[in-house]
Amino acid sequence: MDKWDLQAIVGGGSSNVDAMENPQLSFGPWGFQQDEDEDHLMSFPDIFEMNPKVEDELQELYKSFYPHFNPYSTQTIITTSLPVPPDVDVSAEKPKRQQPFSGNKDPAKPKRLRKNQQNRVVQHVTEDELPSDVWAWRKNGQKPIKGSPFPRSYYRCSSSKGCLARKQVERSCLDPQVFIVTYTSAEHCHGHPTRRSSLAGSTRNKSLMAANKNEPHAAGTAVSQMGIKDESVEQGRVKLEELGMVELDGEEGAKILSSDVMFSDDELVQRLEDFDEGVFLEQFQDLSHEIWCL
DNA sequence: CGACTTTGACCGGCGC
DNA sequence: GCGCCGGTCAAAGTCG
Repeated sequence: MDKWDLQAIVGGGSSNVDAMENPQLSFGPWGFQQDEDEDHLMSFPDIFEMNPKVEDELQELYKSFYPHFNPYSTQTIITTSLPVPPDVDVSAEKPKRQQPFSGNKDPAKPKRLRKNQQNRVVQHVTEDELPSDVWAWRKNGQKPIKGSPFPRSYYRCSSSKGCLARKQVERSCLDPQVFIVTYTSAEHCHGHPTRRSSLAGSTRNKSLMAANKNEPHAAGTAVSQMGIKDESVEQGRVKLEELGMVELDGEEGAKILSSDVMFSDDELVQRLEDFDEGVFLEQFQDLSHEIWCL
């Protein structure tokens, strides 16, 4: 089994061949985004929800292929919206707030910052990148901001009850296409959300959820659409059974033990036969190199 | 029914 | 001290 097979097993997928002809696809350990209008994402969190007990084994498998793989890393394939991105402006403060407050007569003394302003990370993202934040956020407020035609939204992390991580999102008044995302207060005290329900909310991608609903076989069919060889599929089937993710049914059949991913092995074989592996590799060679090297 | 968004009230920092 | 402003809270409504 190689990394492609592993990706086919744990990764999500598109549900139609058209997606394979779209070089704008992105996919990898964290998921697979089909396209703008009908994106479908399968990720480690999704897999974990299907069958939590495979989490450790799958992580180990991934680590064997990708030494730098970290399932709880803020880096994802899909998103460029990172809680703590490397090129952040950590000194972002409004000029007004940077002035020493009136009570402080000694300029040598550092200004006392507002609550939760000691640790701020500011990031500018586009609208497309906005919903791809890997953390689960719950909106808990919105306020009109003086001087800006756009309100500021306040979110808190909903992945864990005790997590104090917060973020603010506001549209840039200079460029309405750009959103200013400010992460404040605290680091997340947990890994990435592992329940799909907790991925809902402020970052809920309704089209994604709709896609899941409309394409319950998407993840399964991905196995056949990602260009893996028959023997690799068989190895993957065996591995999936070992991990408790599928139930092999006789010599030919297999079903994924998941509430929303069910497909027959016959379908898998048929799709494998229909799939032109050469086209896939030709189209995604460069992209896949970039992804796998993350 | 649980998890989410909305929205107005409340609180505290800051400028005048 | 007062009022403005930004940030947070929580009740009510919405959604799946």
